[in-house]
Amino acid sequence: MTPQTRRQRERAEREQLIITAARELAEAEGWEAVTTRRLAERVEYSQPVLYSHFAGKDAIMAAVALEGFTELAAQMRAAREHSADPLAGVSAAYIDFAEQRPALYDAMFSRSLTLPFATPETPAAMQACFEELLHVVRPIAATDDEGLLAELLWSALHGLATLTAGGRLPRELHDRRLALLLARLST
Amino acid sequence: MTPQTRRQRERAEREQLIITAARELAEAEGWEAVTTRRLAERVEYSQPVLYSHFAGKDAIMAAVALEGFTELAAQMRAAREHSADPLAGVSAAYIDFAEQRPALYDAMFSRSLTLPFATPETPAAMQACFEELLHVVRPIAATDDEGLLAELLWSALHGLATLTAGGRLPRELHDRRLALLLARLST
DNA sequence: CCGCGATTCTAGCACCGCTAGCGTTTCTGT
DNA sequence: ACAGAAACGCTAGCGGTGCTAGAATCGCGG
Repeated sequence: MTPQTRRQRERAEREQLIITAARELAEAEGWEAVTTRRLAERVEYSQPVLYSHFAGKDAIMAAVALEGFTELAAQMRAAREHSADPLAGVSAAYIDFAEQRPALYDAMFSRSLTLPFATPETPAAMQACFEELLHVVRPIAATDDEGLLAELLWSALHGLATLTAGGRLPRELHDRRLALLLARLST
Repeated sequence: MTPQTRRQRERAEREQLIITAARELAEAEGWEAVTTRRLAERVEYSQPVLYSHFAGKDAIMAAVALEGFTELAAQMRAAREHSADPLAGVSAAYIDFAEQRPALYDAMFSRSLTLPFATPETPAAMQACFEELLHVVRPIAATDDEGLLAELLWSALHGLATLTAGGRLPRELHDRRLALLLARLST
């Protein structure tokens, strides 16, 4: 173990420390409370070290968002494999994720529009999320394009999640809305 | 015409001037470019004048958003009255609005979460938007709850609009996605 | 053990939303 | 017509933001 490899490892650990701290801070107090100063204080380094790991605050949020996609993909996959009705299970898993980790969901879809979507260099975790939707939509696609239907389901789920999170839709009827969506979508 | 009424009128005009300037600036360069300094410079007053009209920047954005709801309601209503297929017409009008005025749509639904939704004191323009959805969804409601179905349509449209605006969905297939949504929803 | 390169910190830039306090202008009552 | 009062808009400044230049420190290789 040469000193260089040790330093590289420590660097990677510190980078993960920054990501985790940003995420915890955002989940606890929202993204507007995540400032570079508070973040630096939390990881017990000075501000400029953040910039030796990330190009800026946006890049930190993108890194947090990427973690979010990994977890979302895992939860969707688990739901698909353990549900009698995979479509309903995966949809509910998506909604639950958005509801239980609003700041994380926010980073993934509202903040930091720098992550590339629907291109070859789209990170694997993001592709995995979409593949779960594709899987689950296949049985109801009939003659329609699967990809299009998956995008549609995604849009509807995203709309439900964001409008509810923003207080635009009363939370009480959340389950009934989701049930109605699935009923209509699977004609 | 007493001096007071003249001053009141001038005040109202200046308030509208601020709202319009904020809107134009946001539509031209995005909300992150709308700072109180730039806004003050644009209306040719000093910063503190803004605060004699609005409680803060959020309140200015809320005022812009309210204008947006008025226009959206008008466009949806026009589409409903002049379309052979009101459901498709209103949906397309909604999507077009979001696409052609992204900053305005942003203010209405993503920024400024201070506007009250789904409560008695919800501004008339916002209620009018929802009523248009209600109207148009009625023929396809069957035994389902109309309100719920309207909320669902709204969610799907909102999801499509925001994911497309954020570069998450390729714009080319926009029309086909919308057509698929309406086909599935109206069974 | 020393010198050099990598690394980290201090200090500061330009900007943000917002506000205290003063000077000016405008209205009001005599 | 004029003095006092009140409304008004300005300058200047506060504490905060993301980000960076340059100094200082640390740790490695010879």
